[in-house]
Amino acid sequence: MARLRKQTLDGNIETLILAVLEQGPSYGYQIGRDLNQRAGELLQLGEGTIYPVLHRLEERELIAATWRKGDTGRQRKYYRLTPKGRRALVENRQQWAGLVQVMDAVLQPRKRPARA
Amino acid sequence: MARLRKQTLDGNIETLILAVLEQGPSYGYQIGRDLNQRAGELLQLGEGTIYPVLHRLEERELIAATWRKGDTGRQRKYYRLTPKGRRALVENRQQWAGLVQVMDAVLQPRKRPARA
DNA sequence: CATAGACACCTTGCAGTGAAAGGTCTCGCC
DNA sequence: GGCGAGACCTTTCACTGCAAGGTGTCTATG
Repeated sequence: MARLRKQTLDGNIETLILAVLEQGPSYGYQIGRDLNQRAGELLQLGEGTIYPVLHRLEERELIAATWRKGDTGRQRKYYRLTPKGRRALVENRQQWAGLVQVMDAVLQPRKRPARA
Repeated sequence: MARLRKQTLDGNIETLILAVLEQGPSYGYQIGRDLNQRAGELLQLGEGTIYPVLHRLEERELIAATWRKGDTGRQRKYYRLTPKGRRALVENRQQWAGLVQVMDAVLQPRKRPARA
């Protein structure tokens, strides 16, 4: 399977990142690693994709950041979900469920049900 | 459930339209009706969304058009899938399957499987 | 006949998004 | 000292969905 195209991904990266942060604070570089690993070959997000998304989420106050020193001694910018972010994640999950429903309904047209 | 947002939909409308045309030729206005009906309240595409997509698909030669008179006597622009369009639909279905896989993997983190 | 409304097509402009490309700094190691 | 990896960042670009606004035709109604 080929890599996922931008248009296929569009709008869902935000949800993916929020979902990662749901499991605990993390920082940009690590979030990228996490996602790319969990997605196997399907997803290979670069940093040029991750960071702008993080900044947008921060600006919208769905996540908040704290500078902290990591294990390696280097400074890291740890992000965590805000209450607003949790609510957004709930909403995004619903949106995703809705999209799945619609796509299923159209992509697998099980012998259209004899229009009354 | 609220209506699907643009960002949630992004990139998938093309696939939806191709899938509709897979079941036989149709025209813009009707395609919109079809999709909106099948999606229930989740999707309410306006014509300003449908037509531009059709034009892009036509330009990329995934669909082809023919003017014809419909039942109502009015002129309609009937679109049909081209061979190239069928191949694109196959690809798009795979892309969709991939996205579902990734989203599932991240959204439902079933007690991450004890990293070897 | 005139008007309304559904059918059916179209275009322009905007905001948001993912991604590539390019750049900086620090730490640990050779 | 220099190099690679970790970790951050920005600018620029193409694309997409959609609202808004516009045209014309057919049928039905008053």
